[in-house]
Amino acid sequence: MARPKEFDEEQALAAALEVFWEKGYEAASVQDLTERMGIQKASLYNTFGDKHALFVRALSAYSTETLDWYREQLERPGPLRVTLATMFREMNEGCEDDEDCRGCLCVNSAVELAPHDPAIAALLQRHNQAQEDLFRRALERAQASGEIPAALDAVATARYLLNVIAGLGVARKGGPSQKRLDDIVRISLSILDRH
Amino acid sequence: MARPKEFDEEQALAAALEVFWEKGYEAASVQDLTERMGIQKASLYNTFGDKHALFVRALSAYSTETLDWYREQLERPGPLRVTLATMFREMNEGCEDDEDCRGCLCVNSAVELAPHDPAIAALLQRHNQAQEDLFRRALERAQASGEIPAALDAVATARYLLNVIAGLGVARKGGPSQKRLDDIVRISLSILDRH
DNA sequence: AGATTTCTTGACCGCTCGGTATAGAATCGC
DNA sequence: GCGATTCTATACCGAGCGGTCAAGAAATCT
Repeated sequence: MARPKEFDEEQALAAALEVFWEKGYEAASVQDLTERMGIQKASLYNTFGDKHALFVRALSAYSTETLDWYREQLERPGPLRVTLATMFREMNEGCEDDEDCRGCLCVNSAVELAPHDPAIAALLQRHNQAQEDLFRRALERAQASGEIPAALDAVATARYLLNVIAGLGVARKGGPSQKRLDDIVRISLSILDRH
Repeated sequence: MARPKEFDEEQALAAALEVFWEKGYEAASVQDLTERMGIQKASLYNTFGDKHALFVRALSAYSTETLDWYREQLERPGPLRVTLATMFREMNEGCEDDEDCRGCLCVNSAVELAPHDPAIAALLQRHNQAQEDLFRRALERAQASGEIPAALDAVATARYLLNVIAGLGVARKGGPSQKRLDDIVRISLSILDRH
């Protein structure tokens, strides 16, 4: 044992996540990162390896957090349609006046990095599969309870919902009107309504 | 008059578009661009101004081309549902084996640049409005012909369809299975089916 | 206390970035 | 042919990039 770190690794990672989320991977310079993390360059490299490794850790943390959030929401009792409407409303909240328009880090990373970065592509694929499973299971529960038609293809519908979310992630980057987002959510969820 | 250019400006612009489409704005270096455009650095700066101006021209050209394509497709006679299914299939074609996974340049640019680049954000907003209008008018025609319920909100549904397309643009970046894309399209279009 | 180990600090590295200046070649009007 | 003009080619620029290194400071161990 010797001299301990003067900074909280988790806290520094969270700060790095913020920077990557706001700027993207390429546009986030090591200087941007160290400033927001409150540490020196050498500490970053000693602790996290390099910029890419830091990004992988940040994206992994983001993936875990958001999956936890989705799980918590989707396993909440009550009609799935209400749950989904609430989730979507919460996701789109405060993005009109917000200056940053960060969107969803997974969407951002898929667009910026997935085609040329196998490690990121694999991470995102695992994330998508996990998210799809969460939605599929929620749909199957809603089918079992009779809320939603049993004829509906749960896997395909889960993928559909993920696609809606990805689209919203893009829409949020452009500072859209709240009405536009509400339109999208209303129509997207109407698929679960009657039949 | 004096010495004429040795290269075709439109052709060079098309080559630049390819590079931006594959790599994104930041990751496309001026060297990448000049190599693919087949011109020298000074020619690029003399002809197009700077990298950003070149990108604006490339993105504008892309916007025009794709809007023309959407218009051509949507004004084709026949049931709108068939037209949309054909469009979506064509969009997703050959993206599984393709190595590049370029997705949609508008989506890519919205994610990478819109929050921090007002010029690009404005350009994309105009593009989105134009695209929304095309879809809305097609929906209204389909409503007039009785193919689609008149009760349906044409504006909201147009926005919904644009959102589906944006989602697919993200999905295509990750080299998804064809089945996943087909699932998304099938469920997304089912909104126009019965009622 | 002293030796050891790890962290912090800040200077430093080579490289590539977007962008420019200069010189020479080519084409025009006359 | 000749001058004017505008192209191409290449060397070059300062700045910022990601990443490293050496030295000093601080904490733990015996």
